[in-house]
Amino acid sequence: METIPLLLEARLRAAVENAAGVEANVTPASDTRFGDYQSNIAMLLAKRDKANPRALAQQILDRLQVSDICSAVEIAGAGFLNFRLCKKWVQSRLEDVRADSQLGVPEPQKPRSIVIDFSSPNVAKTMHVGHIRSTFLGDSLARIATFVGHKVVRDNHIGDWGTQFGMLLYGWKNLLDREALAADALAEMERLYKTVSAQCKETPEVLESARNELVKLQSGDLENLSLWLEMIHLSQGQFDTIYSRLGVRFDVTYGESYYNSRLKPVVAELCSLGIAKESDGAMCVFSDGALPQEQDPFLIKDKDGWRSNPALVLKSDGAANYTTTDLATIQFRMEKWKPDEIIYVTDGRQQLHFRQLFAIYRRWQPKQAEQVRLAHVWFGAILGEDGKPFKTRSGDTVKLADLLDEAEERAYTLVTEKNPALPESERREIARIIGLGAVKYADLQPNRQGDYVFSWDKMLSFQGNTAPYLQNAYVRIRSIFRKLVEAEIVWDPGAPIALVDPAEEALGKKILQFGEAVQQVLVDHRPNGLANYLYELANTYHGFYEACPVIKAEPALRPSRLELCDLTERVLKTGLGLLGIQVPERM
RNA sequence: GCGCCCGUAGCUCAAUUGGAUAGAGCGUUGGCCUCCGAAGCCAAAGGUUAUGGGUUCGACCCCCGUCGGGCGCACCA
Repeated sequence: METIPLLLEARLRAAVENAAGVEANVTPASDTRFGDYQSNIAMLLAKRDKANPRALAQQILDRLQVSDICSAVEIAGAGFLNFRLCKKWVQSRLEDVRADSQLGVPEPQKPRSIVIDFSSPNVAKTMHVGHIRSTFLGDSLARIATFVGHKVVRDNHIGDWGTQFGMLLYGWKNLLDREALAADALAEMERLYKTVSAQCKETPEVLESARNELVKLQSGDLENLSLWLEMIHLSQGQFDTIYSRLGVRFDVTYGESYYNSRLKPVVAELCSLGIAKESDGAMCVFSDGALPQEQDPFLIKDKDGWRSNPALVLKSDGAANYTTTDLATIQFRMEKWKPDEIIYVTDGRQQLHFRQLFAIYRRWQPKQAEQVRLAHVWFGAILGEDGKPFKTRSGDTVKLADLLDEAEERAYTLVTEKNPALPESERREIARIIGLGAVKYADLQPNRQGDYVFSWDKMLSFQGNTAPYLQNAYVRIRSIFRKLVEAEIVWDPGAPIALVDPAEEALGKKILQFGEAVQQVLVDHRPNGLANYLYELANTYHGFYEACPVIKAEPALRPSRLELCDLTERVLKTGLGLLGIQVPERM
């Protein structure tokens, strides 16, 4: 489209700002009794100027120019401005959205470059439930940012370096079961790690040997390097399999080891700049006193007052740690992509680490730091129904592959129950889409901060605010279009949209909110806003479906209703796609 | 001890970031299929938003205190 249409909310906001002369706020109405949108600007101004809010509202109203969009604007309550949309405008706006491949999401004025660091599994370890939140959140944010028009780099910062490799190398050389490795490489490597880890606690000689293996690896020993590479290779195979199942992809997979050559220079620079200092044999970053004590990540309050809470950039054994790696990683990303934003998707336990990391970077590279938004997008834990971390009955961590298997199997049983006539292969495919969708949606629908309880029954009950409910709305629409052919009704796309029934009007207005819902996700990094919007859309559609027959509608009403169905279908499919969730044609 | 996060209906979660009568689903009760898929829709019941204060036209949201839960506090990431 040649002109960039402003979003509805933004247009109303601009009109209000124009009339009020200050920055204003317009939001969807909390209740349809109050109209469609509302602004509380008069009350805010009244507070600032100690004036009468209703009088101010009247002044704003007198200068407000929204007659093209609104049929009525009223002053209500303590001084709200309530907007009621003009039906004609909604209709023509829907026709614009229909012609827009972005479904009303405008191009950004300035596309941004965003690096998203998510998933980040460890080499030689099986992927488990602990990885799903980072993976789904990161993937969804990446999809949405891309859709909105930003340039996105998806970086899988895998854990391919660190002390665990000493133990793994020792185990590989002394305890490796070749057959087991061939059968299930990850399980065997995990067994090696667990065995050696236990032995290290019992036997000092084993601990010493493991340390030696690590030193040899770090100093470039060829044998250890080649074993290490083999472990990465084997792990990458597993990652690829899982990601392919999940429908998640990455642009780059620079592991931690990729930054090895940068670590020493980073530490040296921090030292020469006086940012890092020696303490107890380690190189540490202490507070520089620039921030108020309560906000300083390098200070901690004690019963005796404030004391240091430094971040280590070099351990006393001379090895770097993850703070160092992360600093080097920011440096590399700034050089390579000059991003406007770097998003880290990890669990909430790492909040202090990232506060320190970002603070060090700002001190180290003040100019560059001003050009990039560093965001730690954190999330809570997944709990079992007992309120404790989600585990199997035997107390083991739930493997991601097993979780997906079970989701598909449960979905298959339900699909077969509901629709036994469908061919086996189609039922399998439907079960895959529904099972995976249910897991993803259960993860993305709650507010990411805070824990949530994992429940198969609730997730796959297929009722309420679940993926299958949304998928079902889509399936019902598809069914109408299939029936259309049987009924020998020709759908001629592009008919004028006429909102006659209240259910049609409600659906039309809900469709117009898609753009805002998508954009908001990038403001607070919370895809659950989109999830909740899609639920409302599906719910509104179901209401429309009950109230307004399509195929059996009077011929005069049908074309517009078909347009509404088609638009809803596209928004649902696109919106779910932004959450990484597919839709089936039947279910 | 200190810090971060959480506490909303019996259960699982929302609440447009300070807006109007706090909303859904599950479960409970009662309706709607000779009618496009009932995996749906409509309705009822269920709340002192853990608790006590404060800020203001207005508070689940902001501030202070208390209680309960989770996590984190220099050589793991």
